[in-house]
Amino acid sequence: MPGDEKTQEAGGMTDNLEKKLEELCKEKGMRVTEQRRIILKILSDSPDHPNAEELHRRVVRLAPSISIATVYRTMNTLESYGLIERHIFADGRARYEAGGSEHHDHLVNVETDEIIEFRCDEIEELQKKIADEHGFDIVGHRFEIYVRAKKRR
Amino acid sequence: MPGDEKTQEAGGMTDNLEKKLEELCKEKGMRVTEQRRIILKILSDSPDHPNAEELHRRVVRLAPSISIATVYRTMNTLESYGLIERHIFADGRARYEAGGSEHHDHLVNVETDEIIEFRCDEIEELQKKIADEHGFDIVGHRFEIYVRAKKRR
DNA sequence: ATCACTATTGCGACTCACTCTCAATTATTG
DNA sequence: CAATAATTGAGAGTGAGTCGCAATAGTGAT
Repeated sequence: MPGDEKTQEAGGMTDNLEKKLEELCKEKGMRVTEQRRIILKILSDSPDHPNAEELHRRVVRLAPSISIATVYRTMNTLESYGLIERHIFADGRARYEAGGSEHHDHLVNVETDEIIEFRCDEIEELQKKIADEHGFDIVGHRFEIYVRAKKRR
Repeated sequence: MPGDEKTQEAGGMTDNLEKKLEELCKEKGMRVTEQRRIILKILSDSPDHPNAEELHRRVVRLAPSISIATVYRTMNTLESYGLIERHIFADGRARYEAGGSEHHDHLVNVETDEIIEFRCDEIEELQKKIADEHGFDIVGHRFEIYVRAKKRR
């Protein structure tokens, strides 16, 4: 089905990110290793926000010799160049998300551990206002709402 | 200066919290130990949000034999009964705050590590709305804005 | 294709914040 | 004051993540 640009299925974002990885590496004199390519691909195919262990579990299915240390290292370098995002929710462990999507915050379902992304421009605005009123510039923020399914009645 | 109820200086909240500690202990069959009293007093006299190590440092000045394990344990039990609050900001370590003050979120000055509390009812409302729209009840939230002093120009 | 160069990897040792175990201590109740 | 059991201090243990190092493998030049 050539020319069918609308498909967003498996591997959707991947090519895009793989290209970015290559650019980044060239630019920074880093190497495009199998490990980096695979780890980034698997992360970008993950619709959830896996932690290092879970990500490693998925990576190993495809390339058994990749160590978890490499997963950690890859997340660190790629995060520092903005290719992926790291979040730390209430359980204290880092979870990762392929970059590229527009900014959003998270609902965390405490019963299922599921993460739901949301975006609220009013809140973004209010933040800016608050920081501004206190004489600050914003360098970042963290916003999570911990929730559970509404009790029907 | 008897009758001068306005003074909010050293020990302001303390008597209040010490009473709560005693009530809590009686109610739960826990003991009102020197350690608990001192740790809670020192925390409630701390205008900042010390982590366990810093809190322990302050505690030890008054009672050198109190161990850091006891600080951790005390924070855990008191938090579980709502007498204090635990926050984990970007550095990943727990920081503590004596309870009793009304709900607020935090600005974190990334340059000085200073914590500034703020409260924004609009944001609280928006949160509820967001959770509601997704079919959830809120069980908690975390909201921090990381900032730095505005660059004057 | 081969080489030289050096970034990256896998491994296991290590760190750091925090928790647990356990014998000794001490608050509480009678 | 004695009996009871919660609490403590000390140090060992835990778990996520980092680090040092020898072996491996991208990369650009030949």
